[in-house]
Amino acid sequence: MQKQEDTQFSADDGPLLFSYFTEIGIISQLSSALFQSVLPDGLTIAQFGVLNWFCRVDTEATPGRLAKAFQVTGGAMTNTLKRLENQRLIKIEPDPNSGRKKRVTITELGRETRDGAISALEPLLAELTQRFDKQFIVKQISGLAEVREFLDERRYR
Amino acid sequence: MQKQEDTQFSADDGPLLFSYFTEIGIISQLSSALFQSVLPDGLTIAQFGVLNWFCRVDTEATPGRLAKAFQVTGGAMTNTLKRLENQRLIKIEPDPNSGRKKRVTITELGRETRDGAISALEPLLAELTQRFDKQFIVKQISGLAEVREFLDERRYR
DNA sequence: ATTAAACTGTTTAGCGTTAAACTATTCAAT
DNA sequence: ATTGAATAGTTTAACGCTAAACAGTTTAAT
Repeated sequence: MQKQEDTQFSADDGPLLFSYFTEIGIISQLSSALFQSVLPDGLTIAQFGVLNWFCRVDTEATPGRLAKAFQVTGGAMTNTLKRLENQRLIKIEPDPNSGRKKRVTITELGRETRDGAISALEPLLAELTQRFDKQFIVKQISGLAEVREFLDERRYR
Repeated sequence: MQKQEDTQFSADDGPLLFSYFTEIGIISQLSSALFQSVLPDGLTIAQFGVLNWFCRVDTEATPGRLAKAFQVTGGAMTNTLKRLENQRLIKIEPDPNSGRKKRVTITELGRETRDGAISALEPLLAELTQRFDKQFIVKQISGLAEVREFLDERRYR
């Protein structure tokens, strides 16, 4: 009876949900700042993410595919790719098979930069791994994924 | 023995932690977009947060206190307050007791705008409350808080 | 073959954020 | 009383992101 009440909607649940998303927002910000502070100069998290993708998922991609993979708009990806290209970390060429698509690949320098970034991140990752139990993280991720999926579906409706 | 191994550091935990923070980042972004889409035109989440603070925590504050409360830099808060002031939702006056401090208060229009925003958010909050068990959220928050506290302490060191 | 619709990617304007440089004021120690 | 350090707030440059408008290319339907 008490349990039932506790899990039902009340006008006071707004603050609880606010706390939840506030906590999420703060962690997002703090973790970004922390990772950023460790990454090599000039390489942002967004940029590192793309480089890392090329080393973990596929060796080539279109801007659109990357935008989808990172859940960002095309414009955001155009911006990130341009910065990576300026640093010669990726190469952007027209797709020979389609006049509107483009073909993005990582350069050798990009690969080296990514590896360097991974090394730079290692101590921090080790520290986090030591502080937080693996099961704890796994458990949290599954809960987070549930929320993310809901938000994703709710997105356009 | 297996349990022990599972909870110890391995070189493959980097990706797990990446997943964790990626999930956090995506939720932060999706939830912001969702709340933003529901809020009255011209009122951003950052701005609503400040208005709501005045209705839930205290009726007056300095920019610095607000910056601390929201874990943002002074510059960010200056920016948000300026936009709120332009819309006549808050009032910024010099502090009579100190030449460097300022006194920020919410206006009547600000209060009305906040109430309107709360109403506008209500259906969405109800939807979330219905979809996710209260205990689930509470549990997640406590886990998130743990991570947030670590990141907060780790911040400058 | 034409034409309309869908797609791929870019640009622009606007918001939030940080870090760092800069004013101005207050406090504390001498 | 002076002087030096800490505090409060602002400004600027740079980054990421979105949404919306835009241009070009491809596809499909007539």
